[in-house]
Amino acid sequence: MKFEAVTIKDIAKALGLSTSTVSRALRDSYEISPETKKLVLEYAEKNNYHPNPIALSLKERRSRSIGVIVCEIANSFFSQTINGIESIAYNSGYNVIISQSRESADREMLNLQYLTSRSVDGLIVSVSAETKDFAYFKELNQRGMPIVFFDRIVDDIQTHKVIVDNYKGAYEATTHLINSGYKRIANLSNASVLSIAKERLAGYKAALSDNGLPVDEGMIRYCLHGGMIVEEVEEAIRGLFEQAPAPDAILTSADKLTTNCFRILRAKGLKVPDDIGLIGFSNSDMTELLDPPLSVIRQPAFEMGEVATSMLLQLIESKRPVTDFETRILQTELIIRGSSRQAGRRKKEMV
Amino acid sequence: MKFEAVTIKDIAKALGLSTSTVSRALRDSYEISPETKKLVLEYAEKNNYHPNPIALSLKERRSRSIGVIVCEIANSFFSQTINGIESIAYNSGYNVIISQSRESADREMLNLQYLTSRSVDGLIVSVSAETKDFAYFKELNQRGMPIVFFDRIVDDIQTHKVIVDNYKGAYEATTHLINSGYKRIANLSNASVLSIAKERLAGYKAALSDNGLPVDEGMIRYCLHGGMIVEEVEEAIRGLFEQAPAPDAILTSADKLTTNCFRILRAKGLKVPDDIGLIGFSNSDMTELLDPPLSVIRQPAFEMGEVATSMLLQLIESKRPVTDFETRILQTELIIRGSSRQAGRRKKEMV
DNA sequence: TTGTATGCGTTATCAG
DNA sequence: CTGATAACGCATACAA
Repeated sequence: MKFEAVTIKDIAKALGLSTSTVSRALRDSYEISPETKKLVLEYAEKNNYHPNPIALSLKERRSRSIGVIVCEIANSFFSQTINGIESIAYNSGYNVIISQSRESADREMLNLQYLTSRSVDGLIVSVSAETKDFAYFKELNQRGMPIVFFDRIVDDIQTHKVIVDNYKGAYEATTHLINSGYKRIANLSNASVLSIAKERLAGYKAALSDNGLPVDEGMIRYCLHGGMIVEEVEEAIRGLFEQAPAPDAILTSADKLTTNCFRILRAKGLKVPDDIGLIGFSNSDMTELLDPPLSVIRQPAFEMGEVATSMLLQLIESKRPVTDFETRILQTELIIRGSSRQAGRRKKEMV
Repeated sequence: MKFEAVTIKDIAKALGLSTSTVSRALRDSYEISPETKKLVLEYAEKNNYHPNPIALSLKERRSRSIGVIVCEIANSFFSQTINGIESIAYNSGYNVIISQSRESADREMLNLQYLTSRSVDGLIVSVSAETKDFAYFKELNQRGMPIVFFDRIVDDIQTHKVIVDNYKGAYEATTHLINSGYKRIANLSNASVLSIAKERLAGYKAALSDNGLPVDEGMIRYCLHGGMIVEEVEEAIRGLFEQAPAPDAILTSADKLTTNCFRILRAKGLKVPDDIGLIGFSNSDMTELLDPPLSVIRQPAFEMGEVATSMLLQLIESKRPVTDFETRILQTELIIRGSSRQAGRRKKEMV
């Protein structure tokens, strides 16, 4: 016994009409008599008929659904973005198909092929850290598949993009650490190929230079999995502390990097911010409850999802090819928590 | 310019063959000559042909994809479950379509209709707190759609289910609070219609009774949105503290309930566990880092996802109708953090 | 106002 | 070994 839905054909047979008449009646076509319409509509209602979207997709070559590819949904930033995406899509009658790459290029490709062949009308993508070959994205884009990149964008693909001002976010956070009296600030960075990692790193370096502090490559560590694997963060931090002199503060450039770095510092018995400074990118709603409360750089994730979706729908629904692509840059928010007093004290101690 | 994929027809035309020959060559049929096969396969490879799953679904009435409905993916428990679901589905060549109900019955119904009409081969569902009418689920199930419920199950629908021993989880946690010296333990519960809420509430009450403590309905508050909305938790806690005597400990029966309760108690200046006891269901990976570290009841979310998916695939792939349905019950884990010493001290003080 | 025929991409069933 | 045809569910151009 397999699930069978009622089709137009069923209605037609039951009512002694042709499928086209039924089809038109259901679409409330002007060329159908009121009586027939009523008959069909009532029967359809009673047997709760729903048009088969698969058949519709096959016919219309569109599915009113959009595909989303992120590396990991169990990540505050991405799940908040997805909420933003869904809120817009839902209101526009689009369905959202979510898939995770888990930072694997293979898996990303598989999801990509699934989604495209599945006739999604467009894609919203934050690329995986492992992806080196963007040829398939490019081809897709050139062949007319609407794509919007967000967060981790691909520079040389011409399409709409949504990012935050990563440079500024990292710059401000680093500056705050410097103003709090820290002199040797390390950077835990994401995979160096990622656009966001580059931008954040640049902001970090600029802040050091602008404040007369040296940029020491030994103070910079890259975590290929963005901190998702605790061991890689441990390894990076160990490397940092093997340097002489050791860092007195750390800027973490990814969500999981921030929380896992915090976890490890705490396990080492280091108190933030008295023993060591720490600020990182994080969208977790629990950083304020940590022991001690953590200062973070927060991204407007929900809004990014909304903006990306609006852009995508615009691409999907525009008749003529779009040529003037836009990169929307939103602002991060630097949230300082409970560390100013201690940082002040620290500053005095150091004088 | 619209995205166009290469089809069997394209290949046939280009190679001067018929579509059926190409189709068979691609499926490596024995009745096609090696030369033709080679020709077709190479051409397909070069132009990176991929069969159109939409057309396949239409024909085969199956899609090799499964639908998942949860209330919220930005919830540790559910995102961990989804990871478990994907890990099994991925290995079996199934795709996963995730959708959120946001605790809205309307939205759940919409997603449900979308997924079923979209020819998902089966469903994995944790029902929304708002849903009162399960007729559509029942109908779907009776008409042969494989469904596995997990976490928030529907009792009177005959199908496979995956849950944890909620009764025992709540019982053990409550008992631990009692043994730590708390005498007036409140319960922040989820919407009372939910299976999990009922079971956890029963475990809580039983633990009180078994230890000679009275069950006071005034100490029980229901949050219809499971704590997702901070205000409802604030309201509930305010209500609790208006009682006389006020509670000296709280058992929270949902993920967001736990973290938001913690947040509010902290804002009120109440220290856990010295001023007030707190244990709750939570799968967040950050509870150990909270200020102070929080004791929690943890569910094997990933494993639940794996089990649910295995069960579903079994249903999907079994030829004959299944009649002996199974309810798999996994065990929760009570994680006690840093409170034993203080609880001990507290106990002594109270003597 | 209603019915017939066609095609979307694929495969199964016949024919050749 | 290969080709033509029908069917999956739907919408629509064309006939009547």
